[in-house]
Amino acid sequence: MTIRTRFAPSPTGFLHVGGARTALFSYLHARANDGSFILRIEDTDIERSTEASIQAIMDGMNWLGLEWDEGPIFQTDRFPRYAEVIEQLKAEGEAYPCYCSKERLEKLREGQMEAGLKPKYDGKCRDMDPVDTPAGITPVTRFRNPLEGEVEWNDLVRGSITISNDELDDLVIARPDGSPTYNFTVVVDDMDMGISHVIRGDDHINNTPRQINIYRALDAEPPLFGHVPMILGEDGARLSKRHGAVGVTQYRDDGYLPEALLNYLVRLGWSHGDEEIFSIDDMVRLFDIADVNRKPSSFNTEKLNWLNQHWMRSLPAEQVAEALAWQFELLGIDTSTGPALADIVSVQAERVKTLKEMAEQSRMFYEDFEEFDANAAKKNLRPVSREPVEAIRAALEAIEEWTPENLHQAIIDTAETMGLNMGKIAQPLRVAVCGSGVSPSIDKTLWLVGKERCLKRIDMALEFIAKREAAT
RNA sequence: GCUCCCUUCGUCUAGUGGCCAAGGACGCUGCCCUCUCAAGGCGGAAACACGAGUUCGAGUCUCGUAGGGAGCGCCA
Repeated sequence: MTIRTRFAPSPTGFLHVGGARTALFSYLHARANDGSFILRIEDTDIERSTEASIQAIMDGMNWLGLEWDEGPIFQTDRFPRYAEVIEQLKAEGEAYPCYCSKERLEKLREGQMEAGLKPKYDGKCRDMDPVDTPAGITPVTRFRNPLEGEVEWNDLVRGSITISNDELDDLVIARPDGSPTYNFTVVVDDMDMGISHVIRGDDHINNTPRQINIYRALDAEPPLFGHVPMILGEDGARLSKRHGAVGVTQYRDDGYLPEALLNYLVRLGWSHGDEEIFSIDDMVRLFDIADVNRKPSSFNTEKLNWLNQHWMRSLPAEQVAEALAWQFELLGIDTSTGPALADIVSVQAERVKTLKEMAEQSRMFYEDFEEFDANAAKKNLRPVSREPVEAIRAALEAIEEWTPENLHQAIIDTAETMGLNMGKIAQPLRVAVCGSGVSPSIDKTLWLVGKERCLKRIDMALEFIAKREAAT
């Protein structure tokens, strides 16, 4: 059997993490089984669908590297096909025109709710004699759902699910203008596209039996269904625009690597023993839809942060540097005159959680500063530090080969000569060169800042100390 | 209201009747290391929603209760 899966978003917003994970699972199931992954845009709701959303969704998938083999296929291009199938269903008596007004339906629903019943269409037009056809009303088309029996399927993630046909009613498959509705178009599309496995959010569980009945009416074999649970916000509440439902590209802008987000997302609801770290290749090799959980899970930024750091440290520095360049750009920092970005990555990756943070904390490698951080200066640029700083300045100036090794040696030697421990030299030096008390190891920092800038900043620090001495 | 689905540490999870006085990971936390911040090493606290039943034995099977979620559209 050829495995074919699809991701079928409706273009009414960006690609958020829930959708991204559904797409990922669908993608992995295809890749893990040598199948194809198809992107279909469900844009039959012309009112709400936008071009910008289509672009945003594809941007998100591209950033994550979720490549589709076919598509994007637009439902709006397939209206003639839907019309054809609707005609077929009508001709076979599997669908019928319904003239009921929305008002009548609304009343019906209210009455049923009040009586404690599940609201359902009552089938008024189901067996109407054509001679009774009311004039002047353009009807909708309803699917003739079986009255008896039940629908059962073996869900790929939930196991057997059974729903009785008397829970279902005759759903509308075409509006008065002939435009098709969701539960109908998915079936026609999945059938025509030869989709073998439908992997989607569990909010579709209740739609599945209706769709299976349509497949049967069409004499088509239904695909296999796998309903994956939803992702909740940090607080356990449903993701909504107010609760962290942001587009995945927001994570890119916030300094996350796609490898990290993907790794995080795949572990939300899926596991492989005790393993936590998965590259996309690992996922393709190990993923099995049967190992997906049934329970909804909450998004946890702390763990994403940890994974992001892991991937910043593990991926080739050159690769991470490309993503870092974007962050410097966002901050308006010109990196052309400073150290190579890959070197920044190798010294900073283990001390930050995101690339954004990395760029922010690396500003001093590229730009001079006007003043020292007040607290750091107060503590470290004191009169007592003047001599050590002067000494280290001289030692640094004498260095010809500006390498971390030589710098390290110079600091050790200076400390020893002055009978001080390393911290007494390194910390004032750090504040002098960085402007603040936090940086990578002092030798690497000096190395990256460069000799000229280091000496200039040390002079600035000595001036600062001198002023302080004069003031007392 | 009705139907369907879900329920192991704060969070993500392992667990498919005995290997579980429940393991891993993030986070939190103690100690060590240390030029700052980190990273790292070694420890620690922390969970089977509840109640019945089946069984020699239940986190694992069944039923019920509670709690949560979804659906019940001429939205997708």
